Amino acid sequence: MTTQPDHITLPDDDGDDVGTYVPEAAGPVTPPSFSDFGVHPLIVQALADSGIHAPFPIQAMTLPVALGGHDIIGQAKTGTGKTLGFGVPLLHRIVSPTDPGYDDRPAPGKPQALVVAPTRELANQVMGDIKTAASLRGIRVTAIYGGRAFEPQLEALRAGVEVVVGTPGRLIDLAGQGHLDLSYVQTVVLDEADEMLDLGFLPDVEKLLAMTPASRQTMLFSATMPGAVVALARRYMTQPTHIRAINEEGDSGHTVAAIEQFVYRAHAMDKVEMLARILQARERGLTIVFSRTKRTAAKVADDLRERGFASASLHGDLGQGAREQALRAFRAGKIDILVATDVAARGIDVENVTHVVNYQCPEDEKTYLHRTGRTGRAGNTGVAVTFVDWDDLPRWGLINKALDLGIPDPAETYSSSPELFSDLDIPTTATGRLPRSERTRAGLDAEVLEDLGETGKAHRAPSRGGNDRSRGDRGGRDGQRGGDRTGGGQGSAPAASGDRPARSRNRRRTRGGSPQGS
DNA sequence: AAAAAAC
Repeated sequence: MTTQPDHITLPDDDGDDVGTYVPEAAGPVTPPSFSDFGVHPLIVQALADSGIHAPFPIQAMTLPVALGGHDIIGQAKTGTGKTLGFGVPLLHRIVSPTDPGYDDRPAPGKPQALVVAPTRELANQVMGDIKTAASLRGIRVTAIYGGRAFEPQLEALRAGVEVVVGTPGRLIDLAGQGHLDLSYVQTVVLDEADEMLDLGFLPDVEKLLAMTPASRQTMLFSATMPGAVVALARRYMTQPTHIRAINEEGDSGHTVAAIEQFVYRAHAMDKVEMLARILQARERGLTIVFSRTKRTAAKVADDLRERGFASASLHGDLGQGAREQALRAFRAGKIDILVATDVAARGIDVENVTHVVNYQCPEDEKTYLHRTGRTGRAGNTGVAVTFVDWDDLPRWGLINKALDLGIPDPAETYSSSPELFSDLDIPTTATGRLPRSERTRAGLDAEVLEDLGETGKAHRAPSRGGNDRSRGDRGGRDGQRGGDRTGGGQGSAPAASGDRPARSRNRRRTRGGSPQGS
């Protein structure tokens, strides 16, 4: 495997970042297995049983620090294994009481690790991932979140659990009622930490943290970690080590290179038709369509069903049962289109999501990264298409600038002046029709790109830095489980994308050569 | 301004 961490930022005695640690200069940082970090054999075995053999960069970088009991602010791009980055250490610390940092209070059945997530579905997913790694050691993992009956959750707590994963409201509720004892918690994780420390969540998160021992280990993880959040986070942490798993040089550090990104200038009334055409892509697997409002999500799902697509919506106006049913059907491939609000923007990991469509432009660059990051995970490639309508122009301008996508100002791309498109590798003509030789790209069928008229100009973000070596030959859930994709796309691994003809792109990777999949 | 998150 060619993936390797590029640098780790180490703290000085005050916990401040002091510089960059370059792995090549100090020997290998990515050993061949979890065992090399001293991870408990039964955890290693459970991981191996699910096809996970070698740690991803964020995991390799995090493990030694986390097992030492230190606080961590961990940042790695979408789909690169953050969940096990905290899941493995928190489990190891539960089963290995002699490790440094363990406070040696035997409290079987009392929660010793608490993971907090911003949505119920994510809490559920993370619970499952940790449970898999914990299975052979009999560590009990449970999810605590709202929208569901109290009784089963209370029953699980009564029976005894060592790891609790949940959303803030229900956790506080049950803790306040004395059903959830957080006084033995030794590890607290804020997943999607920048979101959890945002205004809407911060008061609840503070309450939860206050219920845990001050001596706890605190770990924050997210793909996006603004400096202001890091500064704020230090108030709740003890000399945190800031760990960033960044792609190799040449990468702008923002978007995932494996996600091919397109932007369409779209008139609101044309969006459904444009979407329908994109959904006819020949090599499309599962697709998530994002909207900014619950109403639009429901409406678009309806429109698509009317047109014969197997779609369902996922948003906060649905009952929890319906939400989970929609996600379950999507995971199982019973429907291949999920139309969601930003409830599904963060963390949700579904195999074989080949396309993400921003039916409504995301609010900011963080949301753009998280939404588009539902595809292109774990070494696979993906396609992200964003519709930008008149109202979105300023919004998109900010995203484009913040992420350095290199896409011309949307106000300019709206112009039909051909010079403005000369640098783009998708040629546009007066009619917006593409020449025959250029019709298939981004996994979109030729028909999809035809006849889109003024709104049909696709503007592809140039690849950053032309270095794709960091795309690991791995696949599967949380980036590491083996398994096949459906829907073809057996192509060769993309080479440096900056100098490749466009038509050779967009092939999903083959699955061979995985260091973890055999 | 929207969405999320407890009852």
